[in-house]
Amino acid sequence: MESRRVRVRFAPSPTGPLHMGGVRTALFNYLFAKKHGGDFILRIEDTDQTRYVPGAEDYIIKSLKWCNLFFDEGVDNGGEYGPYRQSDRKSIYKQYADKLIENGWAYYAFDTPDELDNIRKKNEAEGKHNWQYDVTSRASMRNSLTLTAHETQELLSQNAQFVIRFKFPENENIKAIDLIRGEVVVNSNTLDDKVLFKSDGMPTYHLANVVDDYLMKISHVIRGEEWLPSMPLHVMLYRAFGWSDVMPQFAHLPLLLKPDGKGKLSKRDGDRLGFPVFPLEWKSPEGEVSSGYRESGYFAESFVNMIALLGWNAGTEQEIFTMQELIDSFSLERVGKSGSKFDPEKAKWFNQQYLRMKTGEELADLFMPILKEQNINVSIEKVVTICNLVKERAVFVKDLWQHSYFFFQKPESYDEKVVKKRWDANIPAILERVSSLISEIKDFNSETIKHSLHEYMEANQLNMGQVMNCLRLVLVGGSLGPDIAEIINILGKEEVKERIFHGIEVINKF
RNA sequence: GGCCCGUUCGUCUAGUCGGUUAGGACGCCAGGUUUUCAUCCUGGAAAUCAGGGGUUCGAGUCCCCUACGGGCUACCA
Repeated sequence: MESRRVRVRFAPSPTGPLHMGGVRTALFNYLFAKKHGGDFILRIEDTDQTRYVPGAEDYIIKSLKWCNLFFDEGVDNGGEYGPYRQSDRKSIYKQYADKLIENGWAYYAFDTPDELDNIRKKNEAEGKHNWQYDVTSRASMRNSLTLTAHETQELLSQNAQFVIRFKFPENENIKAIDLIRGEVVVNSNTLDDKVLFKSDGMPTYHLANVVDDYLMKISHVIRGEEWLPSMPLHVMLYRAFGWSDVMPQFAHLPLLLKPDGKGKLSKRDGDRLGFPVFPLEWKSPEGEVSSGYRESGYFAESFVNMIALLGWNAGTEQEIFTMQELIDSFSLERVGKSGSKFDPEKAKWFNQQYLRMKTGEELADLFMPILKEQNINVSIEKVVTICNLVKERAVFVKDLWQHSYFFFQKPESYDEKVVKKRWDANIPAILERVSSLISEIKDFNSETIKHSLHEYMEANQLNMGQVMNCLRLVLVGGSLGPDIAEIINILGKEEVKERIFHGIEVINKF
């Protein structure tokens, strides 16, 4: 069994954008496949044609690519087990449903949705909230179990609407192994006879999923915990088909929960709480826009790293992982059992760590477009220097601006609090002297500038705190920014001189 | 309601074979460095391991019960 090639699939349904919980499921599948040298497959589960959302499939593919999750086989790159879209596989499912009818594991049911609805309503009115089409109730329904063979054939030949339901055996404890939780036992009497094949000619998820996993030689099914209740059905389907010996192993991942309150994370939570739930921005066909991690300024590596640690950890204190490190250290054994609330603050911290690891060159490339937008013309070399100087202060690339704008534009105002605290009648003369001192420096760099400044202050026994802050004030407009000598070095002699004199002029009028 | 799963600092979690001052991270608070801001460093508060019973010399770790939370309960996935 263990010698079987590892083949896992991510099988989303294109009913809307994929949210971060779905991305995490895809990620864990990918990590597991790569860890074991296996295949990662994308299968689109679009058996419900009424829920099809245009653009969703494309969105899913783009999102996973952004996350650097690449498929070995799938709907967009093919493979020898295709097609990989269930609507394109429509013709193969009916024969499998028929096979189950033949061997007694399934039956035709002719009850209409309306009839079933009425029965449920009637039961509910009597306070019975648990009516289901199951081992007891099926005896009183209209199906091939209660009708004669002749009547059934008659109905079928008249093209009567029907579904095919799974026939659970009576009172059997169905055992199924979940790789994360261990053995789960459910009695068949509590399960309902799930529809396997719908009256519209399409299989339901349950049938399609099992048939496709079998046909595609899937070795492990790694999916969200919301599927745990249907694991017994799936296990029984493998048995009914006679495929138990090649049944995949199951692992149900704990859910991602809302950061506040309760319940699983949903599409609506993001913009309600001010953080993205989607990898990429999504525009619904109706025009509704939901924000994405990418557009919010998150690096793909940071996003992936963060979601990897939601429900899984390496058992070490390492928190920053490259994709390769995730692959190397991943194991289902180390996936937790309980749901995780997502913390937007920690997400920011991850991004900050990744931003810091970028080189000045990488950041400058990302920052340049933002500068262009502001109509700022500056050499890439200079931007590289500036990025290196301020990158520790930013969480997102876009933050670079608020930490460096003064390199690109003269102060438009001066912080009054600083003026009040530091400025006095002696300052203008001192700053003018500083200005000429700076213009006299021969070997102009931050070290010589710093040296020159200190020498002057000490020689004249000036109040460092006061003078330095005033110098900073006229250069950047307030009490902010990196080392003053670095600022002077980047601005250059001329610009420094201009800013000093302009500052003195304006502040003297205060 | 029924079935299933879960429960360690506010949050993510370590603790997987019973013996730990229950560790780390985010966030928070304080001090320090930085003449500024941010960073950084140091320190701190923060979990009676959901509660109660067992088993045991000894339980966060094993068993049972309860509570709470979550998922599922469609001709949706």
